[in-house]
Amino acid sequence: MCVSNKDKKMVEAITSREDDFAKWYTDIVKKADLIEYSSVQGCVILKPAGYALWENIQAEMDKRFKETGHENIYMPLFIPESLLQKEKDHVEGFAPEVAWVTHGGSNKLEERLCVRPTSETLFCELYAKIVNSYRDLPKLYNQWCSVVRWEKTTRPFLRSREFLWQEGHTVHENEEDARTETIKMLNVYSDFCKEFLAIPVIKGKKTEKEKFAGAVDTYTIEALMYDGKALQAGTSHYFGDGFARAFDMKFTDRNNNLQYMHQTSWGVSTRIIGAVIMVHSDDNGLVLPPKLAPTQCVIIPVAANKSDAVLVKCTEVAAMLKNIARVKLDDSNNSAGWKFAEHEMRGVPIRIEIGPKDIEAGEALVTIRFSGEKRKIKFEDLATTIPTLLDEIHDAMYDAANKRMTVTAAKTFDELKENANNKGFIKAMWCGNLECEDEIKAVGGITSRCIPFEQEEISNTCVCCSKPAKHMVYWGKAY
RNA sequence: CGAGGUGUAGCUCAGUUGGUAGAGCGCUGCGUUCGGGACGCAGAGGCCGCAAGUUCAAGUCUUGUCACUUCGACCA
Repeated sequence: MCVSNKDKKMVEAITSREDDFAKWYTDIVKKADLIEYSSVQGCVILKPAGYALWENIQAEMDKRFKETGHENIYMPLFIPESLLQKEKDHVEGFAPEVAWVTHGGSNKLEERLCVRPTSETLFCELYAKIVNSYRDLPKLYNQWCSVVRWEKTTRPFLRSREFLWQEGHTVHENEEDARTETIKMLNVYSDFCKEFLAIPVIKGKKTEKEKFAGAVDTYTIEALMYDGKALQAGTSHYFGDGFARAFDMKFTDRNNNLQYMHQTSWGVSTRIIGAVIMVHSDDNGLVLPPKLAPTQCVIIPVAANKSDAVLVKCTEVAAMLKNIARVKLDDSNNSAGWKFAEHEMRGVPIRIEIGPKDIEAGEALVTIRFSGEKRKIKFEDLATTIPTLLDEIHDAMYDAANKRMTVTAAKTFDELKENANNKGFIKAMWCGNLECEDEIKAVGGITSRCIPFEQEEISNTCVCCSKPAKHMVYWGKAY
């Protein structure tokens, strides 16, 4: 077919989500103006639209951390090699992806410095120094920072060599307190996903194979992306006293005995922005959950050239909504149609159109990004309707994501294989042996996502080896 | 780190048998437009990834190198 320039769309549409999910994802990331690639592989520039998402996530999570008694601190970027070496599992886990500083200016360093891939070791060193007595415990510290992991293949938000995150590190008097903290923070994460990002998650424990290097237990929240693949959205670890023994973190307990501290760590990264995109967005671009959206309502003047009243009314409405929602008036010189498409691409939850006809009728045309639904709302009702509408959108987005989160039960290995390429989680019984986990990965291409807190007994034998089952596990393809 | 692919304007790309650089979008200016990605006119913009080589002549051929990218293995 011959297409003349006149027939061509002015701006290329993004790749369809169904045609090529990976390309759709990068299209969204670029065209919603979230990032720019930099000249270093795997390091992206977070542009205002992208960084604003992180700022909102950070503000809300930080509030929740403070409410649960945590304090922020900041650790150095560099870790001496000798310090990193102290905990064996930890070094082995991170060694392949550590970036090293070997020179200061033109002088070679006596000891090379690692650019932090995570800060456990620094926190351990600190806690060993500052905690002497049970009276000093617990210490509930968190830091917001970036870390570096030299990944081989990279994707914006999902896997980059430098990424922003928060890492909480706490020390406690005993195992019970530390375990309570571990689960408490996992719940902070899952509540945050549900209440702020409108993302449903599965809470559970990682298997030995999948757990964090140096942890006794790793807990996770797993979210399901639109393409049916799982993404770990946050983790919380119970360390026991393993690091404490390696770093000599002792304190005097209530009975005047020296004890090792019990420790936790937990983290969420900018990766969660990738989850927001892959859970909610569509072929018209980004769809942002209202609480996260930097702009919640965009006001678009229509046919402003025909009547001066249009801009006047738009300004008036913007002023009226200013303290109710994050509102933006787009009075740029672009056509109305261009603006509609642009703000849809950027994921703004609510669009308010105001033109001469609307002014005459005394109402604005309100369009919901998530559903495409249009409503006429009287100007005087906007202030009361918009907040309710934002809440409605949040709930509808959560419900829609929740409906997509399918879980298929597999009783036999054949059932597991048949479902391996389908969307969603597969739940199946497992004996607890690594061999079976490896076998399932090798044959089905799926990995264990977690051992959910909410257990069911699908059958009493392992789906792989038919020996007695220990747990019900959620399996799936993962990012 | 293994296998493919691609490097030309800000972006997406075209560039024939080697002959000295093009289009659309975007950008700047002026004017007309504006209820689903408007249009006219005028303009600015290039170390053809980088380095060697072949040739009278290289965006084009050869070799090397670097970067990006897709799929695997590894990972928040």
